[in-house]
Amino acid sequence: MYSYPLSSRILLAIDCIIFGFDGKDIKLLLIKRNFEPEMGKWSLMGGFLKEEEDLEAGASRILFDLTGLKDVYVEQLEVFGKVNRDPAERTVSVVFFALIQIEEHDAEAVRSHNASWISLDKRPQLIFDHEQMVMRAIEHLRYKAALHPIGFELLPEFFSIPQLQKLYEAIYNTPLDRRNFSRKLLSTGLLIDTGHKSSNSTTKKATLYKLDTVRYKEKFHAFWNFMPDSMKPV
Amino acid sequence: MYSYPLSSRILLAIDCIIFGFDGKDIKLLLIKRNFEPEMGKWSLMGGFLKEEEDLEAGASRILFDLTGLKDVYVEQLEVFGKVNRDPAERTVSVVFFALIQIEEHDAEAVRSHNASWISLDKRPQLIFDHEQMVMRAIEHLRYKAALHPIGFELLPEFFSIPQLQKLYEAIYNTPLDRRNFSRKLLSTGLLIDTGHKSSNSTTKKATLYKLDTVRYKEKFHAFWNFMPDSMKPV
DNA sequence: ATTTATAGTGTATAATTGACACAATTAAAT
DNA sequence: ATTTAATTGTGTCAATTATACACTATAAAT
Repeated sequence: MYSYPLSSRILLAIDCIIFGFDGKDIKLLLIKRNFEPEMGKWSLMGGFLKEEEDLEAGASRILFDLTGLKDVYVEQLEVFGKVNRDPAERTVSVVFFALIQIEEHDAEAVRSHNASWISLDKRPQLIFDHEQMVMRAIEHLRYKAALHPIGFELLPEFFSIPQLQKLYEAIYNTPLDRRNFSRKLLSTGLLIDTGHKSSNSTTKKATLYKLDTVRYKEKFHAFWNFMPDSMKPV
Repeated sequence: MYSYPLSSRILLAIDCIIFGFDGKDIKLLLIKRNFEPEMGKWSLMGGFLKEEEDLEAGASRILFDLTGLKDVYVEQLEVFGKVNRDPAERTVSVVFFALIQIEEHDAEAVRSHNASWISLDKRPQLIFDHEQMVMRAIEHLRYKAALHPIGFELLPEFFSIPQLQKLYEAIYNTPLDRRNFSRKLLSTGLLIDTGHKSSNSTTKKATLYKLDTVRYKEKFHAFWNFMPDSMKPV
C-alpha cells in the first residue's frame, strides 16, 4: 500500500457558526473561552477533527456538545487556511454553518461551555479570523434564504406568517410589505395550516402553519429566473 | 506561545475541477496518472498543501502548473473528508472549482502532465471520490451560472450571443429560445458591442460582444426574486 | 362601547416572461 | 446572377408575476 512520505501534516480544525432567532433578532452562539489559547476572549465554538472521524461527524459532535441537539441543519461553509491565521500553529479550519431552533437548545450545555446567544449587531471582537467567518456566514444566510426555504430551520415547528416575516426582516435588516410577503409565502405551497392560532398575542391571533416537509424537498429551488424550472439543479 | 500537543495532524490535499468550453461541449481537464498511487487511472489534478502556503495559493499553483494560466476564475467548492476516501492514508481534500478559457491553456504543460480535455458525458471512471467531486462541481456550475454572470469565464474575450447561448445550452443540457435568450442577456447591460463581427461563419456573421467588466461586479447578483434588489448580498 | 395593535385579504398597474413569426445576411450551389 | 440553406437579429402578443397600496377582522385593554 502506497503512502505519502514527504508531505506535511496539518492540524485540521472545525469551527461552527450557529445561528438562532429569538423572534426579533438573529443571534449567534459564541463562547467566552475558559481554555487556552486566547483564554478569556470570544470565539466560535470549535474543535479539532479526530483521526477516525468524518468531517460532518466532527461538526455534528461539536454542535451536539454545545447545544445538546442532533439533526440540526448544518452545511459546510468555507475552509479558512491562511498560513498565519492561528498564531500558535498552522491550522486549517473548516467552517460549518448551522441553523437551530433557539428554544430547543440545552441551556445547561451552553452554560457549561461559557457560551451565550449574542445579537449580530452586538457581537464582540472575535479571535483569529472568526470575524471573517461570521461575515461570510451572514452573507451566506442572506444568499441562501433568498433562494431556498431554509428560514424555517430557525423557527419552531409551528409558526405564523408574521413570525416568518420578522425573521426575514431580521435576516435582510429591512422592512417588507406584509401583504406581498404573505402572498408570496403562501404561493410556495410549503405552508400547511395547522388550524391553530398563536396563543401569546394581545391582539388578533395569527394562524399557525407548519412546513410541508414533503414539498420542502421538491421545492427546495423555489425561485430563480434565469433558466426554465426543469433545469434547476437539484 | 501556545501549541496543540495532543491533536493529530492530517494530510491536506487540493483537487481542482477545471472546466472549459470548446464551443460545443463543456469539458473537464483530467489527468491519466503516470505516478503513484493509482498510476494509470484517471483523476482530477491535485497536490498537497505546502506548509507555508495559503489554500488559495496552493490551488493557483496547481492550476498554473497544469494550464500555464494565472488569474483564472477559482473558488472553493467543498471539502471532502471521509475517513477512508483515500485508501493509502487519511487525507482531507479541499476541492477548487475553476473556469478557464480553453484556448488559452498551455498545451505543452497539459501534455507533460498526461492530461486531456474530456467532455462531461465521456468522462472516464475516476479514482477515490473524484467522481463525487465532479458531480458536485457540475451542480455548482449550473447553480451559479443561473444566478451570476460566470459563464463568460469560459468564453474568449470577444464572443457572440449565439456562442453564449450554446454555452448555456451545454451547461443545462437543454435547448433555449434564441429570441428570449438574447433579450434577457442584452437586458442585463453586461454586454458591450465591440462593433466587430464573427469571422468564421459560413452564414450570417454574429455581432461580437465583450463583457462590461465594470458593471460585471455591480451586477454580479443579477437575478433572484425573493428579496428586493437593494438587499441582495454583495 | 371604544381604542389600539396586529392579522388577513383584495385590487389595479407595471414589469417580466414565454411562445411564436418574420426579415436580414452570408456563402455555397445552381 | 439567382437561388438555396443556414444562421442571426428583432418584434409582438398574451400570460404571469411583482409592486404599491387600502380596507376589514380580531383580541384585549380601557
